[in-house]
Parts: sequence; C-alpha cells; structure tokens
Amino acid sequence: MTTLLLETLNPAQQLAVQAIDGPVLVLAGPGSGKTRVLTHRVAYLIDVVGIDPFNLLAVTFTNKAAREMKVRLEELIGVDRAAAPAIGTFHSLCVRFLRRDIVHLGRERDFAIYDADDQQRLMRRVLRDLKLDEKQYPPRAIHARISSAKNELVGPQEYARLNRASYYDEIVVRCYERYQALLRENNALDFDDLLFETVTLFRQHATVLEKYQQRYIYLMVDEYQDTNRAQYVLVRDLAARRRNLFAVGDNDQSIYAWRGADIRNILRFEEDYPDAQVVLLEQNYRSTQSILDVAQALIQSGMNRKHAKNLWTENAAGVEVSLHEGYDEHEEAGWVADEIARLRERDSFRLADCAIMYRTNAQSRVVEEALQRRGLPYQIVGGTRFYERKEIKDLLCYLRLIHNPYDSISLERILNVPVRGIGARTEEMLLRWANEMGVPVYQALQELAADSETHPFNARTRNALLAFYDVLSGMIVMRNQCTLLTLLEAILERLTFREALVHEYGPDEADERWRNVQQLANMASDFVNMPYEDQLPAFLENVALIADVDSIDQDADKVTCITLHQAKGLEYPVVFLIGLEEGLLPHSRSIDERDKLEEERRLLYVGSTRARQRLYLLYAFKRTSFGRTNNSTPSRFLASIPPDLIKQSARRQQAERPPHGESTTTRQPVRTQSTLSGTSGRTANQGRQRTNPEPTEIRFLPGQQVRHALFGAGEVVSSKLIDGDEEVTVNFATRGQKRLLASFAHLEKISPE
DNA sequence: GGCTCGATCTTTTTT
DNA sequence: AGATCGAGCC
Repeated sequence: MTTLLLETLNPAQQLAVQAIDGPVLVLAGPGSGKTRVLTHRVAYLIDVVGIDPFNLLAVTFTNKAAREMKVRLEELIGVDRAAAPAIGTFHSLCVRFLRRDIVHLGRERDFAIYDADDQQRLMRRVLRDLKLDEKQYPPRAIHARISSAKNELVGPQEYARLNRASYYDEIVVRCYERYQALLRENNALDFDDLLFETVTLFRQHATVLEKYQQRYIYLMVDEYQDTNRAQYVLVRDLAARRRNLFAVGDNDQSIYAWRGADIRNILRFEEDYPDAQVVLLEQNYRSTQSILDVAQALIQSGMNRKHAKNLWTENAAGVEVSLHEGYDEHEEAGWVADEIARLRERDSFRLADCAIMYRTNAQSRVVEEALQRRGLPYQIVGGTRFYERKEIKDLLCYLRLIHNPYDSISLERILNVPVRGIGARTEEMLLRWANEMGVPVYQALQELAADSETHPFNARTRNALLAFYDVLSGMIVMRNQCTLLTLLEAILERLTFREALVHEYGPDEADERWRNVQQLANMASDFVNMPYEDQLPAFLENVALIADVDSIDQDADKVTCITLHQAKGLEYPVVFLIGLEEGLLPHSRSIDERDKLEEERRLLYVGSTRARQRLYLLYAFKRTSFGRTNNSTPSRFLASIPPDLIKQSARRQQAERPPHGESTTTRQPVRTQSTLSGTSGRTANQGRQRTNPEPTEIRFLPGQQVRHALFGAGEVVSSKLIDGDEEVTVNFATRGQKRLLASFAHLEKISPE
C-alpha cells in the first residue's frame, strides 16, 4: 500500500506527503497536483502512519472540494475509514464546533445562520431602530465595515477604540452593537460570526480549545493564501499544541484580499513556524506549454512576488493561445459561442469541456443570450442563485421559523406572504407591541392568540395575524413527527402556495416558479434517512452554507459560465476569458491602488491557468454598461504577453458593422502586443485617457496636500518611481493610507505646494 | 392597502 | 438597459 500510494507521485509531491511531523508549507503552483497531495497525505497518515481518521482535520475552500476529497479518499482507503476525518470549509467546520459548544458562550445550539439577504434586512432594522437615514448611512456600506471588522476579529468595543477619529465610525459602532444585539435576540449568527464566535469560544474557554487540540492531531489547510485574520487565528490556535500544520497555497493565486484575506498569512508562515519544511510544487500537469507560457508571462510581470515559482510542464506545446477582438460585447459573446460550436463539431470537444469566464456577473447576461440563440446548453454559476429566488427564500423562511421561532427577520419577511392582509402598518404595530412587552415577535403572537386584552389591533387585523400564527404553530407541532418533505408539503398545502403563485405572477410565470418549489422539495427528500428531528436543521444548515460552485453540474453536457473568482480551483479543457479591458479587468475600482491592481493581475493568472488545452483571450472594441456605450481599451495585462505567444485571430468581415451614421473609419487597427506594449499613452478612446505622459520625475513630495475624487483630501507620505509610473502613498483623512499610481489616480494638488 | 409611474441606482469579486 | 424604490393615486 505504501508504494502504491506514493508511486503515482513525483518526488516533490512524495516529499510533501511524507512530511508528517511539524509545520509544513506547500507552495503549489496551478495544476501541480495539490489536491492529489492533500488527499494522498490523508490516506498516507491513515494507512501507513496508522493515525486514527478521527484525529484528522482538513479545511478546503469550497464544499465541492471537500466532497471531491472525500470521494478520492474513498477510492484510496475505502468507504468506511474515509468517512471519519473532518473535512469541510472553515464555515461548515465552525458550525460543527459551535453546534456542539456554543452553549459555553451562553447561546443556544439551534441558532439560525443569516445569509447576505438576511444580513441586509437586519441592517435595515438596525438603522430604523437607531433612526438613521438610509441615504446618509447606506446599509450595505455600514454592514461592509462590520463584516470586515469581524473578519479581523474586531468587536464593537475594540472597533470604537481603534476608530475614534470620525463621526461616521461612531455611527458604525452604534450600528455594530445593535446589529449584534439583534442577532442574539433572533438566536442567529451571520456568516462572519461563524468564524468570529468560534475564535471567541476558543479564546474564552481553554478547555474547549484543548479538547479540539487533543482530538485533531494533524491539520491540513488548503488555499492558505486566502485565509483572513479570523481563519488564521483559528488555525493557529488549533495547531498550537501539536504544531502539525500542513498548509497548502499559492501566493500567486491570492484573489480575496477584498474580503479580508491577508496574503501575509502565507508569506509569514516561515516566521510563524521557523522549523517549517517548505515544499515547492512546480511541475504543472494541467496545461499545454503554450498556455503555461502565457500564464507565466502574465504573472511574472507582476510586482513584489515572494516565493516566485518556476512552473514547467512535460506536456506538448499544443494549440497557440488566441486573442480576439469583438466589435462589442454581443459580438464577443457570439464569437465565443460560434467557436464552441466549431470545437464541438470539428475537434470533438464536449460542451462540458468549455468554460466562459468573466470578471463581473453582469457580463453573463450577454453570454447567456448568445448561447441561447445558438441552442447551446449552458449553466451559469452564481448570478441569481436558486436559494435567493423569492419563492424559495419565502419557503425557507417558513422552515427556518418552524425550526427557530425567535428568528424575527424571517418572520417579518413572510408575515404577509402569501398576501393575507397584513400591511406595513400592522407589521410596525406588531413589532412595537412585541418590543414594549420585551418579547420576541413570535411570543407576541402567542399572547395575541391567548386572547390578551391589551393588544392594539382591531378585530380584522387580529384575525389576519392569527391566521398566520395558526399556520406556524401548527407546523411547529408537526416539526419532529414527520419527514422534512412531509413538513414542506404541509406548508405548501396550508398556504395554498401554488394558487398564490398563480395569483401573484399569472399562470406562466407561476409554472416556472412552481418548478423551483418542486426542486426544493426534491432536495428536501435527500434527508429522509435521518431521524425526524435532525432533518430540518441539517437541511437548513446545508442551504445556508452551500456555495454556487458547489452545485456545478459536471455530468450534464453544458457550457459553464462562471466568474473568475469562482473558477479558482477548477479546470476545463477549453477556457474563454472575456472582457479583458481596462475598467473591467483590471476593474475600475481596482485601478488606482497598486495592491488591488496586482490582485486583478493574479485574477487573470488564475483564469488562464484553468485551461488544459485551449485558451482564448477576448476583449470588445466597445461595450455598453449602465446603459452607456463607450469605446474600450484592451487590458494593460495583455501587454505582458510576448506577441509570439499568441495568435491574433483575423477579424472576420462582419455583415453587422456598426449601424449607419456611425463611421467605421475611427476604428482602431487590431492592437497587437507591439502596439500594446509598455505603458505609453494610447489614444484608443476619448473616454479614459492618461492625464500625463510617462512621468520621469517625482511630482509629489512628502507633506504635499492632495485631493482625490473618491478618497477626498489627504497628505502625501512618500512617492517613488516604479515601472515608468509614479507610486504615491497618501494618508487620507477619512480613508486611511493608500498607495496610488499617479497616472490613474488624478491627484489634485492643494496648497501648500 | 395595493397599484402605477418616474426617479435613481446599478456592477466588482463571495464563504 | 433593467431593476428597485419611493411618492402619489385609487
């Protein structure tokens, strides 16, 4: 078995698998078989070293990755033993810990998990409670602050301590406090709490932490470069006793800084664990040489690469990477769809072999249209998620409420769904009444049902409320006496849900939505083998933690449309990267900060290394966004690719040139890399132009007061020339310190000079 | 209490 | 361009 396990691995992989004791850092380039290494290491620990599977913990980035790991493990060591190791995402593992031990924090184990939509609603409730204007204090923005604070393990008090400066921050603190209080009242945790509370649990209850430290002798963490502070501390604490931490990652694929991921976690590994063994996986098994060359060119033009890897492959050169300019986003998508059809007919690729990747979800719409028009089956990952469809979310709220009646956010959502004559005023009255009595809304309804004398409602309103309460309380009685499916069917029947759909949407749309409901019922039936009382909580947890990528259908022969972020960790024989334009990739929001810009570059790197055999790069000559059409500039990153590595596809002579009136003479010649090269100013469009030619000298000196369109006023801390541009570090009064590229940031000098 | 119309915003990226 | 939200109307 030993030999069998190891002989399919290359020397570096073997080294990683056999590095058992102490901290190990595996720097694994794309396609270098890191999933193989992880899986084989678990198998090796169990089979060869003789570790009890019960003592292993592996953290993956997605549930899908966890599933795949379990499947592969079963193949290696058999079903029985493969079931035992704890394998899952940070969030699902934390839920597991918290269900068991959150009582130590004085909370209940059947807490609800709030998703983005719930968080939004809760935030609005907070603003209403605090009488704050949503215009002045956008719920999203406030919540974003709270969320990143939690990811940094900063609670309300500490946030207040760290941010004394502005009034805005004071508001954030008040909202943060109220937000947490409401979560507690509703017996709910949001996504960020799952991590935060687990860390808190471990910090405050040494015995609990010790229990897990004892149990999990070997820890493995995938995608270590994308861990945030909370995750980092969690891992550090869990590993503190045994120090058997096996971290796998690739700093070149770090693309989640915007949600708190800190690339320094991986860069610091050797400082955190000076005795760490470091293994480099540089052989790529996935891509052709041509694809790898392009990917390497892209990433090597980046700045500040630590742990630079040199990927190589024994794979054949394969087909050249191709670059194509579409006239607009429609032609771009059309070209892709046509090419997919050709690949299927001429080169016998399947549709499932092809993936179309883009920076923003909004781009998927046009792609969808193009595929639809040609009758090519496709699946769009993300976008409007199944669980976020209204009819589904409504039903889920019923289920959540049945499980946890204190969840007032869910209650408010469905109080008048389907319409039963409970309007905003009644709702507000009910909430105020409950508030006055100091009880959860559900309990207020109980009071009302018990014929309380003091309620403020008239007879008609009271009846409407009682109708709602009857449904709910009836279901709560049923909760543990039947299967989840039966429960769901009972809800549908009690609510005459289908009829309500017809009433609200008309017969056609109702049909479509009813099919979604049936699909939900289908999913509910997956849980029939559990004890009755476990089915509902298990289902709800599953729903809350499932990610879009987790539900990619690999069996169907469909084209996959997916964002670059979600594509991390996946691979496809054929990959199309579309919208490679300034403002889109790099995204306009990331354009004037060095670190953000570098992350965009890595995003492109991640995208191109998903491809096994064919890689297509596309951009459009002009693009409509926000209802406005603008000429576009090819992404600066394309300039990093030496021209002999790409085949510029000949532009076809289309019949559909721009409609009359608009002359084609302004059209740019095809911009190959020779014309794309360097940072020299191009005048491809009238829209975004660089304000100054190549800077050759420092224009901003420390102490200079400047103004930025977005960040406001600030003071220059330092400035240096890098790569033909001036990088200015500015300390903004309200936004803190930022590094900006002078040529893009449009910094305005304000006195004193 | 629900409807229609116009104004306003939207698009980063997500567990 | 499309969705969402608020104001004013029935």
